[in-house]
Amino acid sequence: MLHGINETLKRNQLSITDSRKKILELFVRANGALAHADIEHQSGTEFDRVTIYRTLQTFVEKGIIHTIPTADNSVRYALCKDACTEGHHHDDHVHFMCDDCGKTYCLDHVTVPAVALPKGFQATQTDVIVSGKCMNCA
Amino acid sequence: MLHGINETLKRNQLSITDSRKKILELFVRANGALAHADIEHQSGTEFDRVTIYRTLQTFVEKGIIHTIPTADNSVRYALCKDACTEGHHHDDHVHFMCDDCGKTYCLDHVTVPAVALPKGFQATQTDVIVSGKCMNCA
DNA sequence: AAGTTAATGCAACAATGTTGCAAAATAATT
DNA sequence: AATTATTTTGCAACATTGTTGCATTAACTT
Repeated sequence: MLHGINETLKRNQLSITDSRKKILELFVRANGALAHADIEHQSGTEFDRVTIYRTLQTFVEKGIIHTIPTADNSVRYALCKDACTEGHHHDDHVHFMCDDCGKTYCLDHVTVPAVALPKGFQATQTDVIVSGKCMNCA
Repeated sequence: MLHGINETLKRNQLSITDSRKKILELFVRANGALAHADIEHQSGTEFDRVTIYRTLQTFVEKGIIHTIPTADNSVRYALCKDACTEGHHHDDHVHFMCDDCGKTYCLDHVTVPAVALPKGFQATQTDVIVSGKCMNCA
């Protein structure tokens, strides 16, 4: 993250508000993924639940964060790389979920392998979720 | 599926009830994945919502069906292959979600490619979800 | 600083999932 | 085949998660 919080918001034509600043900061500080519940707890009673939902939605639309498909179908979000712009996500990296500590990592340097599909199937996106033990829990 | 509905239930030490027979039949007939809502609609008002939840849970525990990690974090289930037994799933196949018709396929013959993880990470399971257009929608 | 636009909080609602318990159905026993 | 024991079901109530409309408040514009 080369830019500061406010710069990121401005760059995406978003007005700078307390909730957006605080929530974006949580993502910058967390070096992993966050669930809605995490944000709700970490920000205390400061913001309304609805505000958090709407902020996350806005960030996803703007390409600031992306949702992570998880094996347990819980919804998690993580910061996008700078390559992501409005409506165009480029999250071609592998996601890792630790079975022990529950943390979710974006393995930015592990590229998604090509998958040979049967005839007639056309891929537009490939998500890879690996679960196991992370570097801290192994 | 070599065995009949009742045989599958017996083999897994489950008592044979109307709801289990009907729900398992839905899976055998559907050549794709089913969400809870699909089952609720297709079985009409025949069974209670809670019964469906519990039946799906039981089937997952017994290794009859498995949940599919989806890009949109909706919960879907599909029949396991015969290799799956209680507590031991072997779903090393790729899942495909069609953006057009919404259908989810288990691509049984497409094996999951190996992923080179960073030092310290140990994989126990790898899920691959490909989305795009299926053979009927391309 | 005043006017305009956008975001927030509140309330109400919808969908999804869980738990306890009595009634009913299934399986086991005699 | 009938009785008992065990499981499963349906109901009610509740918890969690997510959505929508609208008045209030805050942020941006000039």
